Amino acid sequence: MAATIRDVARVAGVGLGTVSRVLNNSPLVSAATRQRVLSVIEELRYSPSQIARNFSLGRTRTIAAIAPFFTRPSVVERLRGIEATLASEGYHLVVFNVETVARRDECLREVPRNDRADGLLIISLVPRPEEIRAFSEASMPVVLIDACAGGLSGVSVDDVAGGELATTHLLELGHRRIAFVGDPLEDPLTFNFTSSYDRFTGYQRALTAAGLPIQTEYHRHSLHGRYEARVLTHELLNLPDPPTAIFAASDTQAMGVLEAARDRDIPVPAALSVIGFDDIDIAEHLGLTTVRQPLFESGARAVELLFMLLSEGIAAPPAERLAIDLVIRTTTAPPAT
Amino acid sequence: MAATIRDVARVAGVGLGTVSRVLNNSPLVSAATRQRVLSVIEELRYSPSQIARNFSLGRTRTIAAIAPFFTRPSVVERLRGIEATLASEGYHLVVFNVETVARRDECLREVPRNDRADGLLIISLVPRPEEIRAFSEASMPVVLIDACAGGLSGVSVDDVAGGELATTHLLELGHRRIAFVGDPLEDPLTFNFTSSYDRFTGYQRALTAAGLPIQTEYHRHSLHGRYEARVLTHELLNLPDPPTAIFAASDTQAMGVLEAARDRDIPVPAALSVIGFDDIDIAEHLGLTTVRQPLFESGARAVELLFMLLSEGIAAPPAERLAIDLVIRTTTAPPAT
DNA sequence: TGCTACTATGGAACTAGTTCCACAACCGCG
DNA sequence: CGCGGTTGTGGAACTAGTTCCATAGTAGCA
Repeated sequence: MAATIRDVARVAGVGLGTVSRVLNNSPLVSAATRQRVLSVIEELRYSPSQIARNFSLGRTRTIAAIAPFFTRPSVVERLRGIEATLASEGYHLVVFNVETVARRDECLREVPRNDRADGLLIISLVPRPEEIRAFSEASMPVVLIDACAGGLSGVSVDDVAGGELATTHLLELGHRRIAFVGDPLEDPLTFNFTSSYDRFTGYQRALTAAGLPIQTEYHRHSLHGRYEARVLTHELLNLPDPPTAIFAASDTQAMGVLEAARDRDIPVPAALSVIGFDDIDIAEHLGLTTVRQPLFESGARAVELLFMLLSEGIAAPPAERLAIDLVIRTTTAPPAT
Repeated sequence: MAATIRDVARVAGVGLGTVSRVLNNSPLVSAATRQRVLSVIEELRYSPSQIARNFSLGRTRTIAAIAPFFTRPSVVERLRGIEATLASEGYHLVVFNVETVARRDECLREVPRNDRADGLLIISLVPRPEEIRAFSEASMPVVLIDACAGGLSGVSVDDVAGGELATTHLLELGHRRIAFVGDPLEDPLTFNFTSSYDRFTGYQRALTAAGLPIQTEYHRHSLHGRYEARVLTHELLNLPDPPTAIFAASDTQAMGVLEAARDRDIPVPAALSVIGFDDIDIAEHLGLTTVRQPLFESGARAVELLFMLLSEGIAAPPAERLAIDLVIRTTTAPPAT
């Protein structure tokens, strides 16, 4: 078996507490004693048990992150921001990937309850009121990313403004028949995604502000994914009066829109403008016009907020908004005359 | 403070062991006692401390994964396979992202030593002999993914055969001036990636088998990335006798090749064929011809091997090879006549 | 009825750290 | 020289589970 702190104490001829003090760099050890203890540690190849340490301290230096579909490029980029910031503080990251509603519920119920993490980050999921109550009962600090709920700290962007920004760009180019492709509106009780919904709201606001009617046949919603967006786009292009521009609620969905246009040999942007949301890595390769949101930073900043919550002294930082901006590339242009 | 197992025992008027037995579904508890204990657990809202449990059992039900650049689509897909399989067994996943050599060394040194994980998965990194020795000294079970080293268990594909497969496809289409774009060859002491090197070996073998000379001006190596591959491709296309086909060591690099072709208005595949490796998600969107390797499965299978190692009874499963296959899409065609 | 065997139960010991209290040694100062 | 304060040290108690041994109770059987 591995050596313990007691073995070190015995061999070095000192007390338990002294070894512990050496390990924790307490100044209350004489140089001679410290040296002796260190050499015994070396001799016995002693390495302190992290698990016993965690148990004794009641802290784990670990943060849990619950992420839906962590293969989505936007989620991965947020996780990278999280990991980088945690690692720089010597914290570990436990990832829970959520791809079904059952697992969403399981994670939100179990993760805060077991004390294996000092804090919790939740990406793109909105906890229900009873879940929020359970967080505070278990006194588990929580920070939301890309979501907002019941007074919890969070980092997000103004998706409504983002939707307006995208739609206004299309309007300013001269488009009047502008369609929207996004996630389903009607599952507030399952995953509780909200960003697609908010972007849709912004889209509608921009149209209304421009004095255009809201035409429901231009609104298509389906599960998130390239393939689904492609199907929806074919529906739109089959309309008697097809749109000249499409706002997709995410870059992934915008890729599906581009695929549908390609299926029909419709040139982009000459005959169809396409704008996405997120500015994921491949958006640049595709030349996709999009609304950029700071994904890496959202993860990094959320960790900072969580550390504030962990250091107790500091009051719960409120929900923060990060800046978004329009990135114009080559998939948007004025409509064909 | 939260209730402990002792509180439950006291309130229920039973012994410590009995509560523990109820929690662990031991059959050695009478139905009446079990019922009483369960109701007290409910009453006190008792939830066992995982951290104390881990400490007592000496196991954490956690697996650590060290992944270089975990934002790379191929790595993410492997991680997804890992997470899915771990979650189905109730295990947790701690992710360590490696983006510098210093962090690589730190992770390989520290992660096995601290006993916060029951096992370790290492993606695309080849541990050095002394690191392998440290694993066995710390008796930390390790499974490699996309790598192979010193008798460690692992899951990989035959990258040499993959390189041959890709190159042979180009040869069969009639190409004779075939270039290679990949990672640097000469950093065996830094990250110790090997797959790009092996694919390059396969490429050379296929050329030799076809009786073609190995022309070093057609071999370009640089750091992994779209942008770097784009720069290398411009170098290739500037040659007096530019290649008619390019084999990129990964799909990400193939994207850079495509960008360079687009920069120069060179039509793909009419004037330049491009083949990648991995078959990441967007390869389909891009219509990229590529060599598919089972990424998700590599993660899932590695977890299975790790579980075998953990169950002690089973001998170390040897390094396994997964199947690869050629996916022909629209970036390869016979050369222009 | 008495012996055996098995079930159900209680609780001490154990896991490997940290923390804190008690105490000794030593120093400086009045 | 004595006293208060500081420094260095030892080790019991604590964290919250699991495990295992001892033992009481009881059923089965000769």
